[in-house]
Amino acid sequence: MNSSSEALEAACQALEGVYDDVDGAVAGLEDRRPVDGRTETQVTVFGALANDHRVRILEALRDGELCACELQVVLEAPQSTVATHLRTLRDAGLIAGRKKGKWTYYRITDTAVFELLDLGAAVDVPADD
Amino acid sequence: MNSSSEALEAACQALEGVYDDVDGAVAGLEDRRPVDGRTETQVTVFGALANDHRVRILEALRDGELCACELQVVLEAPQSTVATHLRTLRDAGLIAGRKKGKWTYYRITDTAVFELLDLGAAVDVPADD
DNA sequence: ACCTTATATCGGAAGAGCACGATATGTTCT
DNA sequence: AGAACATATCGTGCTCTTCCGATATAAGGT
Repeated sequence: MNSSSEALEAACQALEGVYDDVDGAVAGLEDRRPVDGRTETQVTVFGALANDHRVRILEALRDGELCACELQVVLEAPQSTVATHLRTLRDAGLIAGRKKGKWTYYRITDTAVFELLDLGAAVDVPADD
Repeated sequence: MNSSSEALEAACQALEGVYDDVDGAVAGLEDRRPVDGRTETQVTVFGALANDHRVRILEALRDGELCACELQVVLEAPQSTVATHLRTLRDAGLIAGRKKGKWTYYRITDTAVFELLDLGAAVDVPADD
């Protein structure tokens, strides 16, 4: 954000047509900004969820843990691809790995993940036309 | 997915160490694949949520509708940038626009959006170390 | 110790997403 | 009609993501 003050200037000017008290209005709008850290967490989590392969991994883990090679079968994707996605999901805190011999079993860390998946699936996305 | 059959082959081979009945196991794993369309919706929705500016727009709209120029003030971003993000959110079905004179007022379409934001913020993202 | 197997990381090419100035569209006021 | 203004779209440069073969790491079996 390099030209922020410039952009803010222009936007504040636009507000004159909407409000009587521009200064007070800007203060009110500033209160709509989220507390620091919250947005970063949200972007990390939603970013981890914003991929075909990764959503399918999570959906597959709904019914219980699976090892990486089983997820390979579910996704029909190369081993390195699956491993990379598992890393992304783990970094976001959505799954955890349990090492058992040669195999690593992955599981969902929190039931909130199921809720996220269901809410995301329930949104009515308009057809593009 | 061009090398899917090849990748599947390799993965199935790996399953021999995990299961007695590999064929049956593969069938069970295939049942873990989501119904068609569901994943696409989820990726669209989570993709729309996976951006700093867009999350902040949604958080700002929590307390009621705002017009584009007000969101410019909240984000401290140029007009074209804000407009582009509003388009993305609208295409994902997360917000709707109401035109009133020169201004377009945006609002959250569904309370599910609040739940998504809250769940996403509540995830415990591990520190990278 | 060596080989096999499961998983993780690396590297680089292709693609997707983003920022934002410039421009277009649509609305109101005179 | 024309000026002023809010918003939308276009075009371009840049960054981030994704894919996946190659390679590294780690565990077991022989």
